[in-house]
Amino acid sequence: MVTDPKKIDEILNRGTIVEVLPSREDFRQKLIRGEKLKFYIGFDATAPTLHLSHAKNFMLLEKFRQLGHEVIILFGDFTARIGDPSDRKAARQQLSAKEVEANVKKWKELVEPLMDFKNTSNPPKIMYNSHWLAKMDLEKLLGLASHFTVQQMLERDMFQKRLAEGKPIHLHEFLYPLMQGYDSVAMGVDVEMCGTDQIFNALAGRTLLKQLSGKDKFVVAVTLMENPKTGELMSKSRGTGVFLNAAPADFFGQIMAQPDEMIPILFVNNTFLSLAEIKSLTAGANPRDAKLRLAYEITKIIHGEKIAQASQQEFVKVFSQKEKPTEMPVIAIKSGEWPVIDLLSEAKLISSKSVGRRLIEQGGVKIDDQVVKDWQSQVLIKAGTIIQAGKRKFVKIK
RNA sequence: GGGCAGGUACCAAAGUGGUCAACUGGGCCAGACUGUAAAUCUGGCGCCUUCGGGCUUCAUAGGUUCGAAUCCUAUCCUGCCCA
Repeated sequence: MVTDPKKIDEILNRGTIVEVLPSREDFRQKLIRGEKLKFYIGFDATAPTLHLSHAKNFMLLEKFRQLGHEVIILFGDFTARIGDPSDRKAARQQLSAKEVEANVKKWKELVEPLMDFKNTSNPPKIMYNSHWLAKMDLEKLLGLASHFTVQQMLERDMFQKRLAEGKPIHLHEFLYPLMQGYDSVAMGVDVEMCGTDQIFNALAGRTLLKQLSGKDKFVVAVTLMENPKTGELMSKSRGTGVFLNAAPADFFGQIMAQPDEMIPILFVNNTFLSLAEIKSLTAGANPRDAKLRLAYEITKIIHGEKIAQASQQEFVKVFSQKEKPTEMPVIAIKSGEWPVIDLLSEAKLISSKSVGRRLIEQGGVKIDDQVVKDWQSQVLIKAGTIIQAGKRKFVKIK
């Protein structure tokens, strides 16, 4: 067990952890005393993607693992099917068992670089809440439900909001906190890590754990990394996040596409640089350079140093110097005269001819650096011709 | 079970017989500019087209009308109130 207060405080005060319930200081003392704690964080595999906000949770969990604590990644394969009322104002669509299974599989790959799964003495554990929740019968469920009142459930801020807005609250959504809460009981954990939007659920678990097992647990609430200007979260549905499953070059680019105000937040949560280093990198510097470094650091964690370097060079080349990418997809298309629209369509650069027409009218299509102005025109292509649609899509003719 | 109000494009949300492929904001795409795929500004965002226009879309299914997202009927779904 690592009990160095300096190291512990560094984790606790970095900025990722927003709140510790019931008491931050008690939690800290326990860590310093070197008591081995059982941590867990749950993720509902509602989509086959993960973004940087998820990533930082795994990264934080890894830090506690490195201190010597037991850490569990709980895949909410069962709860994913119900839909957590927290993160949306309306009920989430329910998923099939099959969909969830596919999502979990994909997630395992994505999490791989963030935690040391090869560690032999104290590897992170993976669990699935279907193991206990799928078996739960009505009698047991009623037992759990009896620990809470309707009023307590309604206290939930999200429910209050929906009530005020006249939006539906489905009965099964009341069961969600019970199920998430029961996870704590089933695993007998000491600490639950969760996003600040999950505090209610986590506390429901604390109640259950106390009443059913006579045991207390800490709730470590972590930031959701919202944009300080707009309040926007990294989101799957809105396409505002940086997704781990993107190809390295795109991943790098997605970080560069983040608004400037996200730079310090991403540095703190998604890199291992010290706060002092981050400060010196971001203070007064050209935000572009800071962001470039940020993108490099994060890409390095996910894809390794070499790929990170290559991605950075490529980014500067293509977007700063407006040159063509080193590598682009090569496709086999017959040489000769083509109506541009058909060519774009054949090259799969557009999803419909209407889209292609618009793109050309807006001046977004170039063939060998020549802007195509007329969507009805014919173009001559041969082997080696480069077609560009917008600033990111390039294709070379074989 | 009864009464009332609703269900609109990726999301939110206007529109309540023709001028509606449908206001606006978010998101997304393109262009300009730049310090970056940031910010800002401009334009665009159903499909097809011989560029005249055609076709499909406003919960679902029918109907009225020259003409419907808008009116009528039935069905499904939601909220509020009453029981």
